[in-house]
Amino acid sequence: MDQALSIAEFAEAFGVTPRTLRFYEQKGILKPVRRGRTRLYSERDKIRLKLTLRGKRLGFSLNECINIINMYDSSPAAENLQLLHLCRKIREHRVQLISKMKDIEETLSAMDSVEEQCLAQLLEDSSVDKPESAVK
Amino acid sequence: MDQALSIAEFAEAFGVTPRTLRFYEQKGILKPVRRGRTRLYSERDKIRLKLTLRGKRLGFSLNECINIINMYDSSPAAENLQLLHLCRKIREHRVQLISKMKDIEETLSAMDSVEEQCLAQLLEDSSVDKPESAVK
DNA sequence: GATATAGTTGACGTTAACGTTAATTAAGTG
DNA sequence: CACTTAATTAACGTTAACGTCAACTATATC
Repeated sequence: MDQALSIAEFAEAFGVTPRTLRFYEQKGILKPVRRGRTRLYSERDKIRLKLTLRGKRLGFSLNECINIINMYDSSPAAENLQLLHLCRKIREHRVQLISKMKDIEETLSAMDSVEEQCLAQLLEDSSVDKPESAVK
Repeated sequence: MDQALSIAEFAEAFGVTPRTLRFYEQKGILKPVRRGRTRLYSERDKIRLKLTLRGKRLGFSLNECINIINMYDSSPAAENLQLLHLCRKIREHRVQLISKMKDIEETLSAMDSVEEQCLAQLLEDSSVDKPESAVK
C-alpha cells in the first residue's frame, strides 16, 4: 500500500510536477530516499506534501508551510520548554485560521445576498417578458 | 464620514503602501477621482480594496480577486443572460470557498489533537519531575 | 550493443506583486 | 518668494515559486 513511489508517480498522485517535488526537497519539505540517484517517496513525504499543499490553498507561503509542518513534526518527545513553545505556536496558528474562516463566512453570506438579488431580478424579468402570465 | 481620502491616508487605513494602491489602480481594481493629478479615494474604492485584501488573505491571486469583485459589481440591472452567468460564477466560487473551509476545519482538528498530546506530555513530565506530588 | 525510457543535475527564464529610487510638480507656510 | 511637504510618473529591482531546457546517466528491451 505505502510502497515508495517514483517522482513521476508521486507527482501525478498529487497533481504537481516533478520539478515542484525537487524544489520542495531543496526547501527541506521532502526528503525522499535514494535508490542510486533516483528518488523514492515514502509515506512521510506524502503527509508532508499534503500539509504543504493544504497550506498553499489557504494562502500560506511555502516558508509558512514549512513552519506549520515542523510544528506537527516536533511533537513526539520534545523538551518541556519546546512543548510550551509548540503550544503557543499552535494557539497563534489557530487564531490565523479562525480569522480566515471569518473571511470565508463573510464572503459566503455576501454571495448569498447577491445571488438572492440576482434570482429576484430574473423572476421580475421573466414576468415582464411574458406579460400573458402576469395578466391572466 | 465618507469623505475622499488622500493616498497616504487611504493606504494607512488599510495597512498597505501607496505603491500598492497605484498598482491596484493600474490593474483596474481602484479608480480614485483626481483633484489635479492627486488621487482621492471614495467609498467605492474602499469597498473594492476591502474585497481585494480579503481575497488575498484567502489565497486568491489579484486576477482572481478582480473576477470576484466584478462579480459583485455587475449585479444591478444586468441582462438576463448575464444574470444567469453570474449565478453560475457564484455557485463555482461558493464551491471553492467551502472547500477552503474544509481545509481549515481539518487543520484545526489536527491541531487540536497535537495540542492535546502536547498537554498530556507536559502533564506527564511534571508528575515525573516532581515525584512527591505523585507519591503523596 | 543500439536505442528508447525515466530520472538526475545544473542553470537560466518567467510571472506576480509589489519595493525602491529618481526626477518632477503642486500646495501650503513663514 | 524661498522652502518644506506630499504627491506624481517612470523605470528598474526584487522575491517567491516554480517552468524550461540542455547535457548526462542508468536501466531495460529488442
